This record gives sequence, structure tokens and C-alpha cells, in this order.
Amino acid sequence: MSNNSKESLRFPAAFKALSNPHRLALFYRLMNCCEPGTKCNAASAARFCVGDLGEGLNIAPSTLSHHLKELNRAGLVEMERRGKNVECWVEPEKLKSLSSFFQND
Amino acid sequence: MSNNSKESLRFPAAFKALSNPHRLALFYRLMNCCEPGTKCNAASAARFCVGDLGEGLNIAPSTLSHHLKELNRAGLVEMERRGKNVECWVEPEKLKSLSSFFQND
DNA sequence: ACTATTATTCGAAAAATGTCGAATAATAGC
DNA sequence: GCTATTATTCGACATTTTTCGAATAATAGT
Repeated sequence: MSNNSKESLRFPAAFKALSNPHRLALFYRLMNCCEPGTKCNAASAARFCVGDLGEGLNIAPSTLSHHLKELNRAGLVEMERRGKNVECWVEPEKLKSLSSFFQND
Repeated sequence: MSNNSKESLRFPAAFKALSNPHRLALFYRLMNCCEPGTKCNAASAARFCVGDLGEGLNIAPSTLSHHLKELNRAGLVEMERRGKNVECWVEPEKLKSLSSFFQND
């Protein structure tokens, strides 16, 4: 009932997912949800639909889909169908986990 | 005179370098320099020589060397010859950079 | 100079990854 | 039910990566 198919974050898989420039760009877009310079309201995680996320990346829809699936499987990105679109977002707690991975002090 | 060939950290390259399980293990060892459970003195970055770093990883010396070179080129790991050995370490500032990459708040 | 130790470079082979187009699925609106 | 929109799955192919062993380099000690 509770766990709605959200993948949990595991570091090796996460870094592997971020190792591709396209996937890193996609993740970065979701991380920095608002326009460059501005800051998101921490409360509302920004959502992009798949098509919009790939905007400007010059990759085929099938490739885009593949990359988002990888990000999702790595536990970095959540996805949920909403009508014709599939919405994607990053849970803030995932960012915290990643951030603290590198803080050994 | 000043810049002693230390590669600067760039995120896409860094995540790519960390995408391999062996390289992640090597980096993790250097990050968490002391024995599991204990904490390093922040002042003294721990150093491993190449051979010791690869201990237990079951990879050929040539493979180990290759991976460390990649970590170095990505700006994650510093390397310096000291006698017969080559010492490796992680600059604490690199960890800070990586950590803050994920903190967009 | 010779030997032992430690690490790197250099191919080469096997495995994994990134990419696409075509076909398929899921949904919404008519 | 048909059509349009949005996204995914499924091969297939090209590229990249991982890995190794053999040869080479760098250093220290005898």
C-alpha cells in the first residue's frame, strides 16, 4: 500500500546513471527546476513531462525514454503518468543523500 | 610554479569516473581514509600507494593503474610519486564541491 | 651494473552502452 | 471507433569501456 514503486537510491547505480552527459543534463534540469538564477520553492518539487525534459537535447524520443528509465531505476528520478504525459521529478531527500555521500566530516 | 598539474574538478567527468564500481570503490577508500567506524583528522588527507589501494579488488595491476588514471584525469584523485610508490589522495575541497553540487537550496 | 619492487603503457578481445527507427502502448478528444 | 498526442518497447548497429597479459619504465638497494 505504502511504497508506490519508488526506487530507493543506491550510490553505485546513481553515479552510473549520472555518468552519461544526457542523463546528467536531464537530472540537472530537474534538480534546478526553476529558471537559471531563480530558486524553487523547496516545498514544491518541480515537474517536467518527458517531452519537455528532452527539449533542446537533440535526442530521439526513444533515447530520451531510455535515459529517463535509467535515472528512475537508479532511484534518482520519480515518474508518474498524468493523462497523456508522464511527469518526472526529483525528491529533495535524494539530493540530500547524494550530498551527504561526499561529506565524511 | 604554483599549479602542480592538479586537474580541476568537472562534474560530468567526475560522475563518469565514479560510474565504475571499481573506481567508486577506490575513491571511497580514499574518501574514508581511516578504518570503518573511525574518522580521519580533517587536516591530514590520508594517502594510499597504488598497490595498497587495489588490495582486495581482484583486478590486474594494469587495470588498477588505468582506473586511477581516470580518477586523476577527472580531478577526483591526486597522485604523486614518492620513491618506488605513487601516493594517491583526495583533496577535501573536492568532496565539498561534489557535496554542494547536489545542494540547490 | 644487477635485481627486486612498484607502477605504467600498449595492444587486443570481450562486454556494456548509446543511439536510432519502426512498431506498439496509453490516453484524450472528437 | 478514429485520430492525434505523448511515451515506451524492441531489435540492430556503432561506439565506448573494461579488462587482461606482455613489455616497459622508475626507483631503491645491493
